[in-house]
Amino acid sequence: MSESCNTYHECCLYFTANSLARQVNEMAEDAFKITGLAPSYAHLMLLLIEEPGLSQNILSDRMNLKASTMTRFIDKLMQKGYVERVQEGRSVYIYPTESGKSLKKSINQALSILFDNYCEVMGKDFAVKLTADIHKANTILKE
Amino acid sequence: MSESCNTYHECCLYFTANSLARQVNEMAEDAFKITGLAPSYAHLMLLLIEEPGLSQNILSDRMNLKASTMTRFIDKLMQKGYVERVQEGRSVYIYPTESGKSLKKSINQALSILFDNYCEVMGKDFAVKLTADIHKANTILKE
DNA sequence: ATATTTTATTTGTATGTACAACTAATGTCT
DNA sequence: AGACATTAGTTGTACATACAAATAAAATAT
Repeated sequence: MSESCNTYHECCLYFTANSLARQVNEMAEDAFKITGLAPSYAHLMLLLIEEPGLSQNILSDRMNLKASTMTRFIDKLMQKGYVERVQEGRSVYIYPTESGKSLKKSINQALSILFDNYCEVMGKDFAVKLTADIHKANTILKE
Repeated sequence: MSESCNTYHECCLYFTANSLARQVNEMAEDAFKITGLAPSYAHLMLLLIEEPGLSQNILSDRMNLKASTMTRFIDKLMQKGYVERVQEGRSVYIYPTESGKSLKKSINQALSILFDNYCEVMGKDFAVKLTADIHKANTILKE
């Protein structure tokens, strides 16, 4: 443990990362209201619009979610008519529908709003650097 | 959005922070097995051992959890006999029991193991710096 | 070609967490 | 003091996510 911390709560990556996720979730839920989707579903849609035909397996890997969670996410996006499943052998490939693709604009807009919001509070430089570092950590942890 | 990102997925704080939280959760769940508690409960116990008698309200604020979530956390810790509630007026103050206090050692051990684990993968300097930055972001976002 | 193992997905179930509505206590204004 | 507003906590409900077991297809070994 780092010697420069008063309490474990500020120097444990588990505690701090979860806290941050919860706080940013709150902002994100707000910003993504205009899309009609929860932020994680919007994230998934964006992946699919960029690369149609990814398998569920790959999708869960990209988002660091378990396969079972991905099944449920896709179920819900199908219900809303935003994606379709194409089964080939044991794999299932996911494609956005036209109506799914049409979400792109509002999702990007929501991302922009969210970005502006947290930059306003934390300062842009710090926010961008922090995000890049967290991304780096994610990459490393994925082995 | 930062100009240096290929995709939104790596430059959106929401996406990256959630991903990180999920990955670190996995490591934490592992490390905290020796305590018999899920990491978030251990976190709470640690807060209570350090400062017995915090109100539920303050506890949820410290952990960035909603009051209703805190009610449920405390319910569970009471069932296990690790804390007790002392109601005074409309506030409820929480105290660790003897058996609760005795968890301190194994929780600290788990924290140590977890810290070593992620430092080994990410490098200690980077890990410590990242945690400090995330803590800073948390503080700022809490206004 | 059959048996075995591995891989992708699904389903049942459990837990973490939040929101909204509710209760009860306290504080404020007149 | 009585009416209204605020605050702390609880409860019902919903959703995100995970784990474990089940299914089914593909790959491998014999």
